[in-house]
Amino acid sequence: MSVPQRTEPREALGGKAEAILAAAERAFLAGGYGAVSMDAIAREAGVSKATVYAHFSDKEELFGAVIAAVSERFGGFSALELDPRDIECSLITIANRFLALIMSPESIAVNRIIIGEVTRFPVLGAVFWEAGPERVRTQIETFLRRAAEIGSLAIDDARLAAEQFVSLVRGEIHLRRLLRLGPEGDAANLAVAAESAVETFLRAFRPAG
Amino acid sequence: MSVPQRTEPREALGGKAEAILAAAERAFLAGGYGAVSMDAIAREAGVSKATVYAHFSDKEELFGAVIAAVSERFGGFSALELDPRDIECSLITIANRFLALIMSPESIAVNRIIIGEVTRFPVLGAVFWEAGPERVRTQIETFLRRAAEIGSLAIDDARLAAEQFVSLVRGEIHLRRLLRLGPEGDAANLAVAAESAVETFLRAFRPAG
DNA sequence: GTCTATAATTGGATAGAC
DNA sequence: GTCTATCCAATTATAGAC
Repeated sequence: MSVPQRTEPREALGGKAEAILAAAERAFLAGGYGAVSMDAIAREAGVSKATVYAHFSDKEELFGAVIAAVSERFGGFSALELDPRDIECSLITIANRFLALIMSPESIAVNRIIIGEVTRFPVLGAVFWEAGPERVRTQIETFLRRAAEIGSLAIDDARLAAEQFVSLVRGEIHLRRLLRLGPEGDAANLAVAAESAVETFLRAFRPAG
Repeated sequence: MSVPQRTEPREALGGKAEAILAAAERAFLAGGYGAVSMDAIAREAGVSKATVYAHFSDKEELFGAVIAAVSERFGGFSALELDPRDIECSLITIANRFLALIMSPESIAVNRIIIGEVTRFPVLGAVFWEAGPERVRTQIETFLRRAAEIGSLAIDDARLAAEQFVSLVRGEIHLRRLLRLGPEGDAANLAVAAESAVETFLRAFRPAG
C-alpha cells in the first residue's frame, strides 16, 4: 500500500474522484477495511465500480488515500496563543481541546481502523503517529517549555511532561470510547476529566512555595 | 456472535478441538478477523475445514471462543501482597508488572483485534474491558486505598487516582507499540517509563510535610 | 472518463462417504 | 468425528462499448 505524503486538496480532484474519496472515507471509517467492498463504495459514491478503478489502482491505494487525507485533518491542534502565566486556565483549555479532538467520532473511528489494520498495512502506524499524536504533543511541549521558563511550572524534561500530560488527560475514557463503552457525546464528563487531569498535573509540576 | 462466559479448560476438549482453537488463536491474533480464512485455520490446525465446522458452528463463534479464552488469561494481575509502607518501591513494582502485562506481544495483539473489530462485534468491548482493564484497575485501586489509609499517600478519590496511575504508566509507549512503532522487547525502556510515571505520581500524591 | 457486463478468485459453509 | 469434494455467494478487478 502506498500512502501519499501530501494529498492534493479535494477541490483539485475531479468531481467524481472527490465523491469516491468521500464515500470511501465514510465507508472505511464506519466499517473498517475488510468489511467494506468496492461495490459498496461505488454505490455510495454514485458511480460505477470501473470508475473507481479509473481513479485508484486498487483497494489498497484507495484506502491509503483515505487514511492520508483523514490524518492530515488532525494537524490543526494549536496551543501557541495561550498565556502561560494563567497556567491553570491555559492547561484546562488545552486539555479540553485535546479531549474534544481525540473523542470526536471521526477521531475514534480513525483510531480503530488504524490500530486494527496496522498489522496488514504497517505504513499506517507511522503516517498516523506523525500526523496526529506527535504533532499534538509537540504543541503541548512547546507551551510547557514556555511556562517553565517564566516559572509557572517546575518542569525538568518538557517532552516527558508533555507525554504525561497527554496521558493523564486521555485517561481511561478514550479507551472506553474506543471499545464503545459508555455514551458518545458526554460533554460534561469530558470537562470533568479535563479538570481532574489538570489538577493532578499541577500537583506534580507546580513550583514549590 | 456469542462469547462464552466461562470457557472449558482446553484439556477437556478433544485433541482436534484444542488444536483448532489454538490455531485460530494464533491466526486471529496475528492477522485480525477479516484477513484470516477458515481454510487457513484448518490448515494450521492440521485438520479439514469440515472438522472445524464440526466443532464450531461458524467463523464468528470460533472467533468468540478465541477472544473469551484469551481474555480469561489476563485476569492474573495482583498487587495485594505488596507493602504500602514502602510506597515508592511498591508502586514501581506495580508499574513494572502492569507494563509487562500490557506490552506483551499477546496483549498487544488482543488490543489490536478487539479495538479493530468492536464495530463489527460490539460485545467484544465489554468482555475485554471487564476481563482486563477493569480488573487491573480494581487491584491497583485497592492498593492505593490501603496506602492512603496508613498515610503513605494523600489520596482523596482512590478510583480516580488508580485511573491516573494507570494512564501515567501506560504513557505513550503503549500506543506506539499498538502502532508498531519502536522496538518490541525494549525492557530497559519499560523500566525507565515505569520510574518516570511513579516519580510524577508521587509528586502529585505524596503526603505534604 | 464512464458505463454494463463479466471474468477470476476467494472464502464461508455443506453433502456424502467412511 | 473426520475427510474429500463441492456449492454458492461475495468480491476484486477488468474488457469492451460509448
